[in-house]
Amino acid sequence: MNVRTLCLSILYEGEATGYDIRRLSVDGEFAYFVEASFGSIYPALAKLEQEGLVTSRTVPQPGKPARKIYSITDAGRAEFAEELLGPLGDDVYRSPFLLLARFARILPKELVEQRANEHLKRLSESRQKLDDVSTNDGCTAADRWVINYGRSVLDVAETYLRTHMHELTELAKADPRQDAAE
Amino acid sequence: MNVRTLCLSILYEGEATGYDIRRLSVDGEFAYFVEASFGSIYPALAKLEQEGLVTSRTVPQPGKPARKIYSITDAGRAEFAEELLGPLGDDVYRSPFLLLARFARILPKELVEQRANEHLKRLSESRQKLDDVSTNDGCTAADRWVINYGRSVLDVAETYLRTHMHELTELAKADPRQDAAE
DNA sequence: ACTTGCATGTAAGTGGTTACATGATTGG
DNA sequence: CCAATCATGTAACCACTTACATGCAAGT
Repeated sequence: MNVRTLCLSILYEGEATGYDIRRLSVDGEFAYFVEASFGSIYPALAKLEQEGLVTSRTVPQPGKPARKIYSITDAGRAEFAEELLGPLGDDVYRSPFLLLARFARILPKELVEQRANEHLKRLSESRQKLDDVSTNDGCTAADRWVINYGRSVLDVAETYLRTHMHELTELAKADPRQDAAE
Repeated sequence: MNVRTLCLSILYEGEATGYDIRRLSVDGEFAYFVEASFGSIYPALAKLEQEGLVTSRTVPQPGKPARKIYSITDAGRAEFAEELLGPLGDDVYRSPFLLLARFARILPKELVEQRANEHLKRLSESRQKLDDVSTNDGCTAADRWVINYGRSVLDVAETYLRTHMHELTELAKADPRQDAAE
């Protein structure tokens, strides 16, 4: 689940540039896997090309830097498939929001309420994004399976937060002017 | 959500050694935040002590290395609280299992089935762990709120996987002897 | 006899991010 | 007029992991 594997998994489905990969990892369905920056993607692609797992062709564009379009090779496909055959890592879930929730008692009520609402908004935005992606053309049956997994999870998270937000804000510090850093 | 903040958040609730912090981050309720190794925890604690955010006392034990028990200072509490006041990072969810699911079509049916069952097992183990933690003494109302959030999410994930596992394995490659790396 | 748990810490290595460098085009 | 999008890439930096070093006690 490193940037290298991310590149391979995206190229497995079709050609792409480094820029494309970045976009897909940030807001496409690949966001479930890794979110990567340019500073890691470009070197990873260069190394994959060196190893013969991908090839590239350069398409010049007037007024813009040339697009460097990468394609996966048979060796690349084999390498990726073999990675999937090996033992799987654990799922990772990390939530700054839940850390804040845990310490609600030391925070002003207003802040907890605001952060909970922000979190709610993010949840429904993610949910919306999955809906958008599922109507795409390039979306396979397996993609939809994965997307629906995400949808179920996002939906309960949203429901839980909506129905239990009040309990959380009740735990926060009553007086808003006395902040935690006092 | 780095190791530094992890240490502060645990010490906020009471004294602990580096060893304790590691244990809590791996299987305690703090697993929602970061999972850290010794190699990052010990240096982080040393630095926090240098900065006066925590203090330590050494309790010798016969036959074992002395326990170095850390306590948070007022400056440490203030620093942690201030961090919570700032803008929150996004939740992160990364799933090697979902990557595999997405590529079910290139994998042997047996493998997909096995991995799905492993994932199911992990989900119910995590669920069990949350149940155990919630019956602890040191568990506050906010802790229970966070744990119940986790429970709802884990429950739907498990339900989804159980009821839709068949659809996923149907997408896998029929012949088990032809593996993906062919 | 071996493994696990307790308990601390360091050193080398890795895998990433952030910031920088460059620059045209389009939309608000 | 400014920001965002497209598009590539490098260099410095950082956080964290893995492996190592040490060693006793209790359970299997």
